[in-house]
Amino acid sequence: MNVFNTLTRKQESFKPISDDYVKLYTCGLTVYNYAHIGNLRTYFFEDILRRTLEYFDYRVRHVMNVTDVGHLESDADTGEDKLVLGARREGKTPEEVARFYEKIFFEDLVAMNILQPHIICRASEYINDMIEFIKVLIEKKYAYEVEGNVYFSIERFPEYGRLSGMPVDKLVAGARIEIDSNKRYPGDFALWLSKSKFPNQIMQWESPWGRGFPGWHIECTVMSIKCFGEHLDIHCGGVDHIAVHHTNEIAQAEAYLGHRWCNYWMHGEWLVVAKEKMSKSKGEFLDLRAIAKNGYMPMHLRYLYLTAHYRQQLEFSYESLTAAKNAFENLRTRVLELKAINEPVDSDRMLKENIQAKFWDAIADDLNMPVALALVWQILKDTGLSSVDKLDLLEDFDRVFGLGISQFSRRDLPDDCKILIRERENVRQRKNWKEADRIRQLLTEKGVGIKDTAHGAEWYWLM
RNA sequence: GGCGGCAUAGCCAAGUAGCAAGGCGGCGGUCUGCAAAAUCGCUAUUCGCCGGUGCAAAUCCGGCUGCCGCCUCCA
Repeated sequence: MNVFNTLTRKQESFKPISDDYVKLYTCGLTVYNYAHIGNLRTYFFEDILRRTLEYFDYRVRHVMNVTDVGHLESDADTGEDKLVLGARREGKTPEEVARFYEKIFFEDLVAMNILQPHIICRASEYINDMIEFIKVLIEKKYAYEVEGNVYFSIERFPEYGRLSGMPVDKLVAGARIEIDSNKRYPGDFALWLSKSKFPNQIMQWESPWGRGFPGWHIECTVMSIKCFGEHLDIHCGGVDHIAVHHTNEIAQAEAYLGHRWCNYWMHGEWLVVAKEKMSKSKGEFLDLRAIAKNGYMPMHLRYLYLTAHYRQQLEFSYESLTAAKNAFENLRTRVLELKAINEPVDSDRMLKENIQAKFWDAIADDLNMPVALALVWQILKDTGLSSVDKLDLLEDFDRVFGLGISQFSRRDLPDDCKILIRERENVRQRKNWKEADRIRQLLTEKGVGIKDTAHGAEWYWLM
């Protein structure tokens, strides 16, 4: 399979380091609030990646971090700690806040049918490893201490900026952030902070440089190396991580290890609302609870995400979500029909293999889900395939889509509805249309739709 | 200032050199007591604009316009 590697800006054939399993590390959430649907799009992309790898018989070990130590609002030691902010807002300790949102986060992933990582690393549980890591960087002269703060020296790492493609000397120092006078070079970034401008920081740990807290890029690097060793196959995150977070991670890790670290870097594009990236601070806070209130299921969102390529911005609106919802519900209906048929009809063997091959090509082409999804509708429309073969293909594809096609099932009709339908049949026989319409209305209110056919009334769930 | 992305029908969105996928919506037919559902058909002679290179361009090159992102925390 081919994947687009941010490092080379090209599609490359994927080759894992080891035959045993693929080492996949994905950046998780900072658990100070609910995950919004933009966050979820990235986790969806990583899920599609993992499912595709597994579909092609790779064994995958998936590690995700949870950031539960305070990230300040900026890398310049300005702004307030998000977790502390959340805690104050809710009258809880930072730890309570972190645990609460972490729990909801993983519940949201389940609702979206996103596979759980095999290993979940909490940053707060790796503080000692981070300290040891920083010590090595200081020994190797890649880092220096000033007044209790430790910084990484990007001048010592000539390849700095390889991922982002941004020339170091062209970065506008202090363009948007205040210059930290402790830094030798404005582009240096913090590994450990003891002398923060926020002395009341609640979450603090002892370190050789003073009581404080780790910098903002060290956690993923340390936990990844801790979990996977000196090499990593794939590291994922949102596009926002390219320029700073992942760039800094590469610098730290390769300085520490003394060699290349991760082979493939993959990044998911934004979900945009009204031509703007999703943000936790602007407009309506769109998360799973908000869309549920408006009548949409997590699977409707998953379907929407499937309709666009992961490296393309996706335009979110309730109009586009409604389109996805309708398409998903139509798909469910069609699959239910297929499941009900079960007639042995001749099937076009070649046709089936042909469609199967197209699916392989699509997902192997840098996870082209829109093309793969179009095949679903082609299958449903096709007249040369038996229902058995159609279901067979759809369920096979769903190992990657994760729409739950094999679980689609028809809920039974409650007895009172059965009686109503029988009654309606009776009054219809007598052409009492008024009464028949009244009963149909009753059934509608119970969520049951009716279609009158030549061989009697059929019912279906209205949703 | 530096780096990068995007512009395809009413909406979402594939395609990146050889007659413009798919979904949603809309319109029309069939069916129906009426409906609904289902089903069939239709729904971009054209891909922001202007040039260029090709037998051939939405796809490559140049220019222009518009929108967006990153260089602070962020998926």
